[in-house]
Amino acid sequence: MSVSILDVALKADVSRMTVTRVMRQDGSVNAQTQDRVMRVMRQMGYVPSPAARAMRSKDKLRGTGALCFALIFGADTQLADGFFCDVARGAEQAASEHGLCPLQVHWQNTFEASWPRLQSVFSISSLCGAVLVGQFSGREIKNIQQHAKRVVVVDGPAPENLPVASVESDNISGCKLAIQHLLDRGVRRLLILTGPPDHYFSQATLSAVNYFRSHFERVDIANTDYTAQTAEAVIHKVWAKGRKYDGIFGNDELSLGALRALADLQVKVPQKVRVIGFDDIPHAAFSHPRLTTISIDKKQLGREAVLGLIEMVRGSHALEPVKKIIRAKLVIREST
Amino acid sequence: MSVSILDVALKADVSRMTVTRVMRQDGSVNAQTQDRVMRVMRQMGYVPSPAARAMRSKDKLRGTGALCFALIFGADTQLADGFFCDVARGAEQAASEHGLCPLQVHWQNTFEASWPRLQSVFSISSLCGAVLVGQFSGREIKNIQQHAKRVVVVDGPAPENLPVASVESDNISGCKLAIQHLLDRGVRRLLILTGPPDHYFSQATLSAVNYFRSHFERVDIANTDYTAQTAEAVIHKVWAKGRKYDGIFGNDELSLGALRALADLQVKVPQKVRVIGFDDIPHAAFSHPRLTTISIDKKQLGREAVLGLIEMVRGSHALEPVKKIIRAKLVIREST
DNA sequence: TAAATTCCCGTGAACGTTCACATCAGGAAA
DNA sequence: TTTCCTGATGTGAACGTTCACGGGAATTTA
Repeated sequence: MSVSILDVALKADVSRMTVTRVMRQDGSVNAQTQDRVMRVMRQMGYVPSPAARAMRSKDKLRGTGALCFALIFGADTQLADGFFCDVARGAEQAASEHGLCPLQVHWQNTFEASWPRLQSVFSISSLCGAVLVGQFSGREIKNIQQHAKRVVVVDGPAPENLPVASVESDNISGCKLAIQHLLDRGVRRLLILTGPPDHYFSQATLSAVNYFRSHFERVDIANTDYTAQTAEAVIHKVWAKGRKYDGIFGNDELSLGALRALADLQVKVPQKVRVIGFDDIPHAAFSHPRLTTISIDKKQLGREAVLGLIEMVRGSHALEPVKKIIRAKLVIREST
Repeated sequence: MSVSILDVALKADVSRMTVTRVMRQDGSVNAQTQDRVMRVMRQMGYVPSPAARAMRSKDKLRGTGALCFALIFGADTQLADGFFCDVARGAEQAASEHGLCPLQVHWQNTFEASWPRLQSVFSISSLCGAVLVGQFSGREIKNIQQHAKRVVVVDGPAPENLPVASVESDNISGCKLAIQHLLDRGVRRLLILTGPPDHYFSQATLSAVNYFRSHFERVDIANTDYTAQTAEAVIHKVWAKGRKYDGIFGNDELSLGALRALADLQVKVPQKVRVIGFDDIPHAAFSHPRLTTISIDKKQLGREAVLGLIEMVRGSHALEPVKKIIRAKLVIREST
């Protein structure tokens, strides 16, 4: 059926090992032989069997460079909102520059629902590692780690007792930046739009808020499911109640929903209410008014994660989990 | 190091084959033995080696039920714009309902740049098929088909001489719907925002336009790279030239950019210019004004593709390429 | 009671590689 | 000449499975 290394060897009148060495390109083969073998390989359409290769060479991971890792998205990642798309893009780009190949897998709602699918991916081949995007529990990470030895967490909390590397955006500083900016603009009655209470970004937001709490007349928190729709509804409800705020802070998706609601309510932004987002997703630049926001280099986030993974593969320092921080910066547009 | 099937067999006092059979769950093993082996497997933390498995069992693709296929995104897919995210979601959902597992791979700019990465994925295991999202050339499809026997094309042109199934949105009808709607609203000077000239959606747009051309005073076409940014620039440029239109049609991403530019130019939408999009991406509902658009059920697109693939796997009718069409419908909001 | 059937289970071989080691020619150093 | 090295290639074994058999005990059928 398919042509094996032995077929090539026979036809090229050398041993299997020589063919292997030719593929390895380490210059230990006579140039003339090299050429001949190469020609035969091409002519016969030889394709190395990754399975056999994986089995024998275990962790050496050179060979074809067919080095795959899983890019696993957490249940909290609303891929459609643009943030995680960019993270994925960054990761893919970095991976492809280094000859790695990412396999994307998306978490379903629960661990139980997702695990079988992950198992499938794991069972397909021994991956060289996994990049976890978003929030995962210690248990989840531990389970994943059993199959993909090397694990990097991006944009989510990395349990301290586990040997995982992590890349985080500097959420707390970023939130502080946002709130400070609102403060500078004279905001005193602040509405915070946040995600579910147990979400790590919600918590980052809260701790930033607490830092400034005393400067505000009032600060209210509204939990959402991170959709623009919910944010829109929240604003309508809150305004109907007669609560008036002069500043709103939430991630871009939520802020965009808020902006839309405020337009319906004929509330002038930024004159009456100032709105600031977080993430700097692509659409934030095209809203009306354009959204002031905290910009995170999402591609960098993905890129650094993959780079971290590669480091772990290259060197064998599995014991020294690195933590990288991506800085956040303020982008002033029209909504403040 | 790692525990093999033999270790389990020894400890459970059975043969390797029995362990294999236990994993296969085909009821050919005595219940008592089954339990014992299971217990030992768990206790020893046995994980089957996918490599060895892949090598030996080649194409039988039962075993764990780890049935994977590749979800390949074309170079034309701006994942970040929300359209293809939803397609992916739909595909994933359908896949997971049927015990399949999608591996996402994203095309780089060129075939040459992407091929090695695809090779990696293919080489990792024999996939049961591939879903191609977006526009691929015949050559590309043919190459892919060599590795993933079953191929379904979604939202892109399916070469007629190739045995591929396809799922398309009804682009031409959809575009006609949009243009008819503009016509109904009294538009007579139309600006079309479209993608690259050789893109299949651009072409669908054009053929719809031609159908109605005689009804308009003027119709101009502007090619873009499908980014809101470019659309924004185009509008500014066109308006600066003094060309005035009373209707604009392009996909949502482009329309959103146009909307933003018109706001800058203080052109009232829909009073002065009516804007209609295509796709109904999530953000289209939150723009100001909210974007009237042609809605495509993107999840359905992905779902049908996977369903088609499953059909091809179940039945063996590789010779009867099915073509499904997803209907488009008009969603009237505020921009017209 | 013999023969046939059914239910379980085991054995050896093979899959396509790579690893560790062996071989072997030819030239340099002693 | 002998010894030692170096560069180029070959050999047998092993990796962890699964497949195609084969076989024995228990049960049914003739």
